[in-house]
Formats: sequence, structure tokens, C-alpha cells
Amino acid sequence: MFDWSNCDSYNVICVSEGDKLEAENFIEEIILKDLENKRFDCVQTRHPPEPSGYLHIGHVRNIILNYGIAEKFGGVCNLRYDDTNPTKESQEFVDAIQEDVKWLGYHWNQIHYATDYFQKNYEIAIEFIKKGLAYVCDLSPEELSKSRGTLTTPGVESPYRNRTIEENLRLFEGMKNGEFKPGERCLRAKIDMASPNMNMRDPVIYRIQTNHHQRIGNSWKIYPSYDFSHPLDDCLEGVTHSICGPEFEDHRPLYNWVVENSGLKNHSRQIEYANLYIKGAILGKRFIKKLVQDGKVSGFDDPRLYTIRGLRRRGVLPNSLKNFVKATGVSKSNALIEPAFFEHFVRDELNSVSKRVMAVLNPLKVIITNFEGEEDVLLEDYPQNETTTQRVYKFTKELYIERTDFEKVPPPKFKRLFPNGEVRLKGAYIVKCVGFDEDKDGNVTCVYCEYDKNTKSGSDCTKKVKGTIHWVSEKYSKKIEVRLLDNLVEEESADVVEGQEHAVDDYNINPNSLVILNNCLIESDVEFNFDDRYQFLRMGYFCLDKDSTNEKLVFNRTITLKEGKF
RNA sequence: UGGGGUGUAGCCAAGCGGUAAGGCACGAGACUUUGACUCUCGCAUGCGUAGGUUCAAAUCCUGCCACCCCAGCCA
Repeated sequence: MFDWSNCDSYNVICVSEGDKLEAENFIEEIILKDLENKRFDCVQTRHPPEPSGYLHIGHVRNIILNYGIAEKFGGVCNLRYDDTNPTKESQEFVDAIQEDVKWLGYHWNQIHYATDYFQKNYEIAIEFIKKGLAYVCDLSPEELSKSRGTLTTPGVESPYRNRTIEENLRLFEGMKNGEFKPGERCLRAKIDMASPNMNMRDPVIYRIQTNHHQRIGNSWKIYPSYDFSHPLDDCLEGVTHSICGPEFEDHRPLYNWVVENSGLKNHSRQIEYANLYIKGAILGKRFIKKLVQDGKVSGFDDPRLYTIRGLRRRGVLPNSLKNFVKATGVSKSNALIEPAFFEHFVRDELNSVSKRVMAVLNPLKVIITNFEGEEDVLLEDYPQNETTTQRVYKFTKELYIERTDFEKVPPPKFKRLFPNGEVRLKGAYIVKCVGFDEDKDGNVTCVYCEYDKNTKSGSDCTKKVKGTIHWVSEKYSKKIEVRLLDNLVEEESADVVEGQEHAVDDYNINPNSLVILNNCLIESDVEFNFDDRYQFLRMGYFCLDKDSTNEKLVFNRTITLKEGKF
């Protein structure tokens, strides 16, 4: 449990007077002003996920903001699970969230749980009752809902609103002791049933909850609602700035009402920012869950998903994700971002760290008719780095090229192989196509080439050809499985934005979102591991998938190379 | 319809009374043993809209329009 003796000593690291920090967004502007005005003399944030689902790309902005701002201002950020609803939550998610945050490279100061504060919340609730700010209401959920009024008509006050403090205290104690069933009674804040802000119409701040809780079991029978526990926990923990999504904007008056009446020393400030969506990305915990349940994807780490683990399995690096989110900025208008923007940051990082390897996804056999034996050629591992290492590869008579790199009749501006055309085989020789075989359907089955022995890579060969293609030696290659990933959702239905009720059912699943290629060939002497990233020359960026076995390596294509114009 | 929030290019986004940053996308060109990368150039007489204030307005004022959020004992 949380050590309350320390709860007033949270302002450990403070921004020193001499530091001149510049605000990078409106939230930091607010923080800077608070510091200048001495409203706070330090900054503390919190990352408050509810353990009811896996983290996805939409959560990253909140994570970056909370952990990032704490770091920038020399403060701390605690991970605090908002675990006040056992009907939705589980330990599985608790564990997964920590794993994902770590993977992103962030460090929390302490881990707390909203349930840690239940005793304190309860004590404060009693104070609210004693001050006449809260009352036990016997209305059923249906009755309560009706009495709340509508957007345009005020609510009506509960007949239980003016119970005596003593009766409220006794009833609340009864709720706590399990004397009533869920829904039978609740504790409500006494604010204003006529408020134009629905959240201020005597909101429920405690309800009876008998489900088993992943952390505290059945020890508590009453649970504070978010609107009551969150502001309190922020203050108790020493949070100065409580950064949250736009849906809580309307709750801010309630947040402040709770804070101001709590009697707590620290008064936290809630700041809301807008959500980030990606066109065609299915976000939203319940939508993702449905995809998994319906078997539309293989699990929460399906590489087509925008969950943190999905992206991770796909091969996206944490910094790409962070750079992307940072580049979207922070504003108060919801952003629906084009996937191309995200992809740019994925490629940007992969380009600089990926080892270059030759792999043929869709093999077409080539025979070099005038070549015998085998010969060493040199290939650069990291040509994007000046200090790249090199490796030796074998050039042989029989090899494979990409089927799409040969055309019987070349279209205009075609730069690769065609009858009588010349092309360079990457790192090796310039070859000329001197013929090909085809089956009775007209499919090319083998291409015959002659190599020009004066054109070896690295020699001072002056001959130039328009195209360079990748290849793999038949003898020095091995078979791999490659998974090509594409948008899970068909483009036509991609306009549907997360947040809309009908979302998942309106999406059309793209049948080609996962294409498995079983007969790909790759250089046999390169060693692969799970931590590294690879560029299969001209074919995109790949990473090893967890489904790999000793017999067969499985690669996911994280993303294609940018497609040039031709 | 009440309340809250938001509208700057195809997508994000700076801008905070002095004459529209930047990124992505897109287009043109250079380079290239990856049609990648890199580089160069281009890309809003215009800031949701209509008025008003001002020497000067995306910035201030007023009206209107559009979109998002709120009527869980969810968060």
C-alpha cells in the first residue's frame, strides 16, 4: 500500500530558478505560467491508464506528454492505474501496459493504483457528507437517469437529497459494509440539478460494486467513480498537472469542485488536449477486442493492428513512434492523420539502422550461360553509413531474380531486365538477357543471360546501365516465409473515424491485408536476430517474426520502400 | 435545442495587432550499382463565413455556419 507518511514530500526535484525552458506547445505554456506565478514550484504528472485493454498508438500522445513533460521540467511521472472498475479490468492488461511503456522507453517514478487510495477516498467522502456536499440516494439507476433531465431541460432533485448528515453517514457505512445490493443506493455529490453541464447534476461519486477485483479482491464493496477518485488521487500524489483527453473537458468544473472541497493541500490542474487518430486505423479498446474475438486478426499483437505490441511485432521501432507523435504536435483540435505521415517516420529510422540483405520474394530462375563455377562478390551491410562493414557473397551460374524485374515486352521507361536488355546484378556483373523459356500459358519459367566479365562491381568499369536489380544464388540461398502487411481496413471505408459508435461494423476488412509468401529466397549466410532490422534490397524493411523456427525463418514486412515514379 | 470544445493548404501545425514558419503528401529537376536515400526548386493575395474596430486583423468585437464531446451507479 502507498505510504501516506510521505504524501507531503513529493516535491523532490524542482525546476531551479536559473532554468529557462521554452514551451513547445500550449500545455507547456500553461505549465510555464504556473511556475512563473508560483502556483506550483515543481511539475509532477501521472500516466493514468485503465487496465481494460492494450495500449495503442492513440495512447502514445498521452504517454509522451506525461512522461515527457515531467522529464523536461525536472519532475516525476507516476504510473497510476485507474483501476476503479473491476468489470472491465484484468491483471493481463496491468502487466501488458507496463511492458509497453517500458518498450517505448519511458520510466515511471512510482507505480500506484487508484485502489491504493480507496481508504483515503472513503475518508474524504465522509468529510464531504459531513459538509453537506454529498448524500446517499436510493433512486434506481433508471430513476436516476430519468431525473437527470436532458440537454435542454434541467434535472429534478432527488427526494433523498436532503437527508440528514447522520442518516447519510449511517447509510454510506451500510453501503460500505455490504448491507445493500449494487444499484440499490449510491453516494451523490450535491451540486446543481439545473446545471447546463450534465456532469454537475449531482453526479454519482460512489457506487456499490461486488465483483471480484484483480488487485483488491472483494475487500471493498463501494467504489469511487472516476470523477471523485481521479482529482483526489492527483492531489494526494502530488500531481500538479493532470493531462487528459478532450472528453474530460466538461468534467473540469467537477474536478475542480472535488479538489476545492477536499481540504487537500495540493491543488492539481487538469489540462485537456485533443486526440490523435490515423486514417484507417482501428483504435478504441472495444473495437480492437472485437477484431480479436471475431478472429479477424490473430491477437492483440497482430502486426496489422495499431496496438503497441502489434506495431512492435510488425517491426516498428519505438523512436519512430515517438517521433511521429511528437511531429503531430499538441493542439485542441482532433487530428485524423494520413498513414503516410506515420510511415515517413517508420522509414526514416529503419533506413538508418537496417542491414541490407538480398532476398527474392517471388523467384524467377536465371541462368548465366557463359559463367561457370562460383565467384566472390562484396556486399555492403550498411551502405547508408560511411563506416559500413562488408560481407562476401557467392555469384553462381544459377540464380534467382524478382519475377517483376523481368518483362517479355518492357513498358516505357522500364529499367530492368527484358530480352536483349542489360541490367546490373547488384554487387556483381552487368548481364544481358539472351533468351527465356515460358510455359504454354505464356508464363516465363527461366531467363538466360550472358554476363560481361569486364563489369564486375568495384572494378573501374565505365559501362553504365539504367537498372540494378537484386538477386540470390540458387546454391547459396535458403527458403523463408514472408508476410506482407497492408492496411487492415479497405481504403473506401477508412474515412470512418474512431469514436463513432458504428465504427467496426462499417469497416471493410481488406482481404489482402496479410499476404503470406512461402517460397521466398534469401542469402543463406546472413545471420538474423529478433532485435535487428533488415532492408531486403528494393523490397522494403523486414523483421523476424516470433513464429520463426529453426527450420524456417518468418519475416514481417514492416513497410515497403517509398515507391518512386516511373 | 442547453453546455463545453474546435475550425489556417490534400493531412498535421506554427502564428498571441505589423502584412501566412515547418513537416507529410504532391509536382519538377540533380545525384544514384536500391526507381530507395540525399539534394535543389515549386506548392494558401489566403486563415470556416458575413460584417465591424484599426493606419494595419488569421490575431480584437459581433452575428452566422460546420464538426466533435456531455443525459453510465464507465473511464
